[in-house]
Amino acid sequence: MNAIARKALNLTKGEETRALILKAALQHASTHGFDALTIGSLAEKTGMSKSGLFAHFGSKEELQIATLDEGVRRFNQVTTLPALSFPRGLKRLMAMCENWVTWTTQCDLAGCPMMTAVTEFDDKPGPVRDAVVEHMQRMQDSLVKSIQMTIDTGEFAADTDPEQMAFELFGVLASCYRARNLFHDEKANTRARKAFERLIASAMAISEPKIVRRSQRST
Amino acid sequence: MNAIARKALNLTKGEETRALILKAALQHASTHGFDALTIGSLAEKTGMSKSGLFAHFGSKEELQIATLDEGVRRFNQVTTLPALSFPRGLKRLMAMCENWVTWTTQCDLAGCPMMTAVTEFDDKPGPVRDAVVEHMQRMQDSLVKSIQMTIDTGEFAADTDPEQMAFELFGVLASCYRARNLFHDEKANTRARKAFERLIASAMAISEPKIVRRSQRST
DNA sequence: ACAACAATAGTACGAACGTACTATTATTTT
DNA sequence: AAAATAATAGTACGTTCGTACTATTGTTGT
Repeated sequence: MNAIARKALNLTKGEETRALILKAALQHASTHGFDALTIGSLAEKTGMSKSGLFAHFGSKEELQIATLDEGVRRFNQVTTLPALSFPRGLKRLMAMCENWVTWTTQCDLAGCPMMTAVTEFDDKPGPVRDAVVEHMQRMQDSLVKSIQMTIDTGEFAADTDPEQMAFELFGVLASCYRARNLFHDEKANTRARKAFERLIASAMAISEPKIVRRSQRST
Repeated sequence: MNAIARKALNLTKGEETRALILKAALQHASTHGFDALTIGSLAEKTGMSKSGLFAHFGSKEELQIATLDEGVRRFNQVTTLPALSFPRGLKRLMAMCENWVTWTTQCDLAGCPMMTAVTEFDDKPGPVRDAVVEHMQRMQDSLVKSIQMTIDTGEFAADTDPEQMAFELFGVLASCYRARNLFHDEKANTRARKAFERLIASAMAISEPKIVRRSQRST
């Protein structure tokens, strides 16, 4: 990118390079994990020198946190943001679920970087773990809020437990990623969608109730 | 352990040490991951020399695989095996679900080593990944079989999709572990149990159907 | 008890790691 | 255009890594 184009985006040279590094870093972390995010491998991947790259972050931990932040930014960009164009309530919630399933593919990532970070840092105290917890907490809160909205619109039954539902929705996603990445299961996305639907349907208020006819009831 | 006691267990000195190493290794891997399973840290933890410990495995990969195997062995010992004492069908399936929730605590592990291994190796080709895939496939097959049995006994509806259900059960477990390890959420186990129950209830045949009375139906 | 062998320790090696510190280019401002 | 500053490269250091290779100690079968 030349200086003119950069100026048009209000970017200094440093900021531009940083963005390029983080793009490579996110891709690397999403496949090999945040621990494998070494200065050396990343320098080679970006064609920079170790020290030149290092200067942008000052420490490996800062690099990891910056990469995580970038992952969250991208995630919100392709999942949360587009979902906001749907009316609050069921429609929006369903849009979010669908976006979750496809987001890594959209961003050309091998796995979900946040999910990786969670298992990698859940027992490793320090600033990176703190960042992971904060991000995940925020995401969960936003999800709980979306569910609460769906209760408020009357689409979900009033006695729906938003946190319990968030818990289960997250589980579906985790299972989806595992099936995709470990087993290369092509049905993973379909399975996830079906699970989301079932979960949502079971929380729906009154409409479309599960009725069992007498004829089916006795053996 | 003295030589006499060892003989009673049909163990050579080497086998005994190996078992002790693997116990420490499993604990270490369950907290810090399989990549952090370094020869040096493990030697220090067991009070052995690096080379003395190394000789038992011949390579780091072999150590990782052996540790994974040990994890699976322990897992089966405290989840699958006890569940077999229940009659095949719903009772046994429910016992397995319950054992999943508590097994890491029972074995004094911080996290689930297999779950860790899955995210750590899902994009890292090699013998360790192969071992992970094989183990997880076997576990899933056994779970699918348990669900199929519950269909065969007539406790689950005939149109239940065993693989879909296994997919969703696994998700619940993943969510449980995350809530526990990342958020230290005390309600994690309760949430998991509730999710299991809901999942199982929704697959149940005829008995305990969800009936919606007319009086509730109209607003 | 002693030979044969298994188990553990000692030492050494090249590679890669994170991160100082300094030097050299680009870029921006004056 | 020159001066000032930002960005990148170069070099070096102490650690830790996995893994050879050899030496020593402990265990076991005869």
